[in-house]
Amino acid sequence: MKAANEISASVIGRLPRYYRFLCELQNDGIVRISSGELSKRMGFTASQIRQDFNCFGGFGQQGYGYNVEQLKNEMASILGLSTLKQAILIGAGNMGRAVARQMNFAEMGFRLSAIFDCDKNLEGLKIKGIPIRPNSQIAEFCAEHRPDMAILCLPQNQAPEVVDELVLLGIESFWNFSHYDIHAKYPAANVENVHLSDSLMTLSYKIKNRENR
Amino acid sequence: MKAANEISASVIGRLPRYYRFLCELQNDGIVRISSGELSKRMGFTASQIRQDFNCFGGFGQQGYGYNVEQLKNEMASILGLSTLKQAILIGAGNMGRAVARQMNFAEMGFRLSAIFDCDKNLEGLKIKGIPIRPNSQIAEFCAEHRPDMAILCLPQNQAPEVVDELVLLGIESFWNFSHYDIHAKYPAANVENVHLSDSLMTLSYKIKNRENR
DNA sequence: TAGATTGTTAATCGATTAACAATC
DNA sequence: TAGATTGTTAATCGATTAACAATC
Repeated sequence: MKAANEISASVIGRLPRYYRFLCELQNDGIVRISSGELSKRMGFTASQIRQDFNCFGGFGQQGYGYNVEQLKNEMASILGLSTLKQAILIGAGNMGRAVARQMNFAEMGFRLSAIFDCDKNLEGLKIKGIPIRPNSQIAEFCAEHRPDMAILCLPQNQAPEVVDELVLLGIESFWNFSHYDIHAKYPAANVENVHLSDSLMTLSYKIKNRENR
Repeated sequence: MKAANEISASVIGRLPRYYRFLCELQNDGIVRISSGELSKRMGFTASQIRQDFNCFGGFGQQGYGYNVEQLKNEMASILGLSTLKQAILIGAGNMGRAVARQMNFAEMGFRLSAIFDCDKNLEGLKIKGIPIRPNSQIAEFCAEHRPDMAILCLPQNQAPEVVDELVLLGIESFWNFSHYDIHAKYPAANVENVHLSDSLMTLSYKIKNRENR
């Protein structure tokens, strides 16, 4: 059992995957599982799995393994999935709309409470029942509803100004789909970047350097 | 200078970021840069930057630093961005449409040559000028055009069947937005996963365990 | 009890950082 | 030439894996 601040990013990065697999196991009606069996299914070593779990205290039982439901609940709790977190979305373009429509926010404890876009023509349109508001209403909305985080789906050139405003309004966490580097200006911010073009370039590298067998 | 197959995933994962920053530097009219200056801007150590570049042979000059344009071109070449790669998109739902519309494929050497969806109602609709075809045409299209990779934007339950088909048709590379674990069944496939919900769960963890300063 | 499997310590491996000689 | 900065080797650090005693 380690203190929360000394859990390494490598471990944290594996937690969602554990959670996903445990949900599937539970759906399949599997009640208990050993680290060895989990290893086969997930492609991590059994040793690593046990090490990871033991960062948060032992959830298993010698000679038995882990109870799937209990372990899943522990993961959910560690990830904070049952804490309600209010989110706002900035940018209702292609990606913003896709994210708003596609993600099951509630399942992870998020509530998407507002959508903003600088395009006046979109004002009043609804996505998933949530009306699109003009960016000029961001300040008022945040003052009233105090969202925990912002989802940034806007072009890089618009990002700096909006992020400045959001930080001033007290928002500390960002799910960032733009290429704007929030950490450079706000090193203390909580940022999770989704850089689709980086991912595609990585695939390009893999395609180019494909081992021909 | 290392062989392509011994470049570590950590290094490869940083290449797109180098490329992005170098493009910006070039846009800003900056001609030369030292590893120290790059370090400040990118947040990697100068040592790491030099080590990374030297995996591919030295691109710098002692006492001078690196030429931005040359280095950018080297990165593009390493990433294979100027090799033409043909891509097909499977699934024209929210995420599929957003990806098709939003990504600048050409900029990275990709050409999106077809879009497929199992929903007959979408047949014939066009996204970015590309008509949506029924899944039943996948085989014929692949036989004729031999795409290099498939973008998977379909629900997890539809994925196994489609991936089986695509692999049989000779597709080896996947940009996978679904939760289906391609590597589990096809360990030799080239897979780049985009797991948005994993990313959001990671952010949830960070929000929950935020250090209060 | 005997077998299984964890929790945990120790060993290994790989990645990052530091240092510095080479050299532009 | 002197100063700057690379390329590269060595040192450090952290993450992964292996081993095994504890124990269910």
